[in-house]
Amino acid sequence: MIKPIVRIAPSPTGKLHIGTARTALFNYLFARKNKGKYLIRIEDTDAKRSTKNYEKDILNSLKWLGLEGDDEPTRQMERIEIYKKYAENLLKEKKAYYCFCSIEKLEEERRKQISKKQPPRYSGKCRNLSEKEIETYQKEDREPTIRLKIPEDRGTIAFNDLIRGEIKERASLIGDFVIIKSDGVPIFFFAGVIDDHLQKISHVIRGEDHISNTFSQILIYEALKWGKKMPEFAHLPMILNADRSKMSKRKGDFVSVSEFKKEGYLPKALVNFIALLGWHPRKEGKEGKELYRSEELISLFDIEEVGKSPAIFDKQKLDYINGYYLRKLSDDELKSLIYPEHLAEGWQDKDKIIEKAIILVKDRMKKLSDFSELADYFFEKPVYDQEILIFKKSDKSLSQKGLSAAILKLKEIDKKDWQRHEVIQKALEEVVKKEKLNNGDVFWPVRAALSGREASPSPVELLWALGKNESLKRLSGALELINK
RNA sequence: GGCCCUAUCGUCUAGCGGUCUAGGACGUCAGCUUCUCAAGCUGGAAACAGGGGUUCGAGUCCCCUUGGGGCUACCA
Repeated sequence: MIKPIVRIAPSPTGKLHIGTARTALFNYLFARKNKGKYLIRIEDTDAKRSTKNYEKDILNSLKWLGLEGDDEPTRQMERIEIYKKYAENLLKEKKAYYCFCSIEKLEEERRKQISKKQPPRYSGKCRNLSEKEIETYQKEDREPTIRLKIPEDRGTIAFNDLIRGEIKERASLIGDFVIIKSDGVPIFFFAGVIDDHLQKISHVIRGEDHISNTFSQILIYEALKWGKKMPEFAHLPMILNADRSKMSKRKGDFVSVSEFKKEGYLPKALVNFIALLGWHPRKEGKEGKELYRSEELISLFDIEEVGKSPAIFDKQKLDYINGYYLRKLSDDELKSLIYPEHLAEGWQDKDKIIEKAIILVKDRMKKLSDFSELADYFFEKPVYDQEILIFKKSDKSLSQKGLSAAILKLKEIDKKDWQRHEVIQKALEEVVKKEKLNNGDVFWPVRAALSGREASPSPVELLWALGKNESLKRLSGALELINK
């Protein structure tokens, strides 16, 4: 394959959507795999909804995911004159025409067609306006749109989709469509054709929602006499919500990359996960976890292996992958990601408590934001009921006995030895033996006293993390509570 | 409604006519470990939407039905 040039063309009318991120990733993977080029183009021709903030979010998010473009991003609004020039040429060649129909009129026309069960399509009313009519309309200050004239004898439009094979549609189903809006701004797929051609884009890899636009775009290529030099097309399956609807923000689900970032997902986890939505490496062995780093993704990727049917976004699998990469992080790396964004207000990193907390909580985290919930008792004294101190498989008196004996024993341990797990472990074991108790009668109440929870790391680990003073303070508090 | 795309476990998918008593991953269940939870390890349950063809032979090819998705704007 000659070196391909691909592009991701987000429109800044919202934050970077996870679906757009996936399209970007596939473009990126395709370019890297084939030693080609990957570009970013901001399609900001929707003047009403586009904002600079969204553009910033999109660019930052792409960067965060490691999907920066090989050149500086281009913006369509900065290239308006170029598109206009091409539209004017089309006008001159009578392949396009001014349309003075008002939005209201068009709306009415459409309603009528629908009520008659006809496909809504532009009637072609302004198709054969005389010079004179055009002049009078212009004098009335009516701003026209420019529409492309669909050749009547075009027959069936077909193209070969890299993922789906041949796709076709009858040209007669398409009405003369607007290429330049009345404010002089091109419609995105007109600008897109020109940009793709000028940037020598070789492969257009985009979402399935653009399949029907492709037919219109082919008509534009042909009108511009670029019909022989069209790029290859590949349409990716959609990403769906759990209820099979198009993935969008609702029910508190988040869909933008920056929200996933905020929630504490790692870029490599997100990339790993979205790569597997609609694609799976064929060559990879039958066994093994589906954990791929970016480099593996590049070497494995093949556009023809992309699936055709929509994929549901399964957050549980994302959580699994994220947890895996979180565990692979070094303690220092994890700390720099958690501190200070994911600490609750007022929490301080005193006595290196956060470092110890991280070590103990690491295996239990799915995402960075889990930390505050999992580790709160390291930073503040837990509040709990007496009940929690009693070992379920035993009773209150034995738990009391175990707890008080443990306190006495632990007091004897030297502060220096407190850092050694095996010393603390042995001490607790000795208590069990000496008092003729079960492990649970000692370990459970000590652990519960320190964490205030039914589920937590082991008592030995908690003792170590909290230190002698704080541990003993919590333990004697617990003893008071259980003696009540 | 019209047009286009699509259909294997709950989910993501492997399968590109015989090797499929359908494989993997997440989830789920059970067990191991164990004071609890998590992690880890071991094992189990779980799917070819339905109906017609083609063929010696169909999850794999064709058609229909049904389901799902997309598009149907002076949004992208």
